[in-house]
Amino acid sequence: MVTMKEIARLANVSSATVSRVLNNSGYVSDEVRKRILKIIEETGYIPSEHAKALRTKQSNVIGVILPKLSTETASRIVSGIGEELAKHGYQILLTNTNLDPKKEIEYLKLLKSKQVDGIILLATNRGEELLNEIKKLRIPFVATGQEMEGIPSVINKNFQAAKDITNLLIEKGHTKIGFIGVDEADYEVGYKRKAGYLAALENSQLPVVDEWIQKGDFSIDSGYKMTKKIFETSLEKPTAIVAVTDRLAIGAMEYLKEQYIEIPKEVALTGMGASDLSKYIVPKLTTVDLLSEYTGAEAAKTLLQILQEGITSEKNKSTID
Amino acid sequence: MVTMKEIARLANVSSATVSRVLNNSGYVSDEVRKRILKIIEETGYIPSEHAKALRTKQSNVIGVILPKLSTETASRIVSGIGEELAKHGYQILLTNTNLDPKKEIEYLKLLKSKQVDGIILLATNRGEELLNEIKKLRIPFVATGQEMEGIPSVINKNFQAAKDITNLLIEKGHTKIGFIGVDEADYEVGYKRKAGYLAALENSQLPVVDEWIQKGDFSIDSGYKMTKKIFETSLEKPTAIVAVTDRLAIGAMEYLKEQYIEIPKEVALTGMGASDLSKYIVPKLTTVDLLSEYTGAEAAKTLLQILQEGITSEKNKSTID
DNA sequence: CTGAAAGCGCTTACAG
DNA sequence: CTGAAAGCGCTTACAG
Repeated sequence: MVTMKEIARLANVSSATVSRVLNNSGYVSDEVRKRILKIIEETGYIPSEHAKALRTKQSNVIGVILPKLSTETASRIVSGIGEELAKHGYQILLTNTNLDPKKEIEYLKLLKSKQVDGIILLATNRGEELLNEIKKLRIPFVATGQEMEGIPSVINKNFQAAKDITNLLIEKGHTKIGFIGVDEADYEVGYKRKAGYLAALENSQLPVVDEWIQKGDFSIDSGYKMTKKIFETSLEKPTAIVAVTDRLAIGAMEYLKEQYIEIPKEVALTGMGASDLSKYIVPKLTTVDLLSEYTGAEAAKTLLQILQEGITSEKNKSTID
Repeated sequence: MVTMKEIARLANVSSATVSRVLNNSGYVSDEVRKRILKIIEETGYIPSEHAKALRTKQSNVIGVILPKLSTETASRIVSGIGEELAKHGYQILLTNTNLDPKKEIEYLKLLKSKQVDGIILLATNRGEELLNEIKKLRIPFVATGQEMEGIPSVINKNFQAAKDITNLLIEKGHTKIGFIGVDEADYEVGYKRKAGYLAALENSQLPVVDEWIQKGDFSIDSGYKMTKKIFETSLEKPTAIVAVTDRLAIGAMEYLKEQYIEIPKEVALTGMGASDLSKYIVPKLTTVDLLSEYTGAEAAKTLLQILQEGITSEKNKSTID
């Protein structure tokens, strides 16, 4: 591999000078600059980022930890992160836990060892251990998906979105509204969205019926099963169902169709996430756009700002010293 | 930041010894090993990958270049790549061109400078310039999405899949079959799938009617428009449409529904890709599973093998020397 | 079993 | 305007 030293030799200068033209730092005479540039061009020399990072402590890489890539929400968030970061010359080092919480911590350490400049975690839980590890790491950090104590987090308005969509059903005259949620360990999706649903019911003094409230995982299939459970076990049936994700809602839709229950005439149905699926399915699914790309971009912006401040305060510090 | 030197000092050994316990290489007495491990634990020391990579020329990072993340195919391929690589201790450095071909070359260089151990390109074209750059790079390389000359490529059976699905329509008695493709610069999706469609027609001695053959981009909207074009401009209408992607087919479906043309009774419709969309849309879309995760995993495996062979041949070389 | 030393490929004060 | 030299944090022959 051709190195800076080699370029220097060919150009009859020191590597310091080569470094200067590469980074546009310090003075280099035009003649020398041109000579060096020409040789770089000819040799196809590409500087080593590892050597650079080792010296400068900056890698221009941001680590991203996510629970699963093959969901629309995740890929849209990552897409939003990537686009924003690319604008500022950063790349993504991607790690995927495939929903294994142990891997979150493992990847945290891995990313640290790769000396990423910062980490964005697409969190699904807010475990104590995870929190401690993050704090121990001392790396610029942003969480998204979950609000994490003492850690910059960018999250959706989950409470409000769930409340809004439930209110929408109430405005349409529904008084018997069921709910399909997920585990409340997922604070944002499990707890906050349920809280939004409950708040809407309470505001309108509607009854909360336990049999109408079920908990699935994130799969379409569990949407189906939970809906089945609601309709098979409850004496009085709800006339509307709030599902906390589009996938759950689509599962619910499957069940209702199978039972020849007309949507939305007999039972209305809402999802959350504004997935492509929701737009092209028939009947169209009522849903809230959670703006995942936007969330991703916001997370990236937040991190970039932290990075920026870090540099500034470093500078200040060294000035004060 | 705590460094190896610091650990060595605290443990009263040299950094060589610390390195040995970290890498399980060479002999270290049990007592010393334990002492060092304890100090590493206490200090939360994490070795610097940059320094390591600088010495060993190995980063355990694979660069991935893709045209767009927010399509189901892309995210499934990346997911497949990631899973396979993670098994072998590699991570993904992700770059997204957002369909800008200039960025493909830019990112190629970027990834080289980051000293990734290999690159997987999700190609959308087979441009001369791109090919040259790849060859100049001298990095283990695998292309997917397109068959690239002289470069290891893993691709779907696009010709066969398109032929099969067209034959399916023919078997059902259709003789007037339209086609919605994409630009043939995309050799695999644009050219090969069209070739498969044409081959099926030819085998059954069915007519190729130019007005029934349209070219869109990858958007749902263009599926709509091209279908509209086919039905508005042709005198005789086709009774079936082969679309080269599910999204195009869904666009076609939109148009047909709008015109109250019954699917599949009046006009049959097929897509390709077996997207989630295709399963939950009504009527269900006939489609071929192109097994994107599998393709991604295959690409990763191919690259890992090249890496493996590289190491082996290096070894052989040094043995021969 | 362990250490001293060289070197990976850069950057950056310092000196001139 | 340019170079010599130190140093970033590791690994690895070599010597003992």
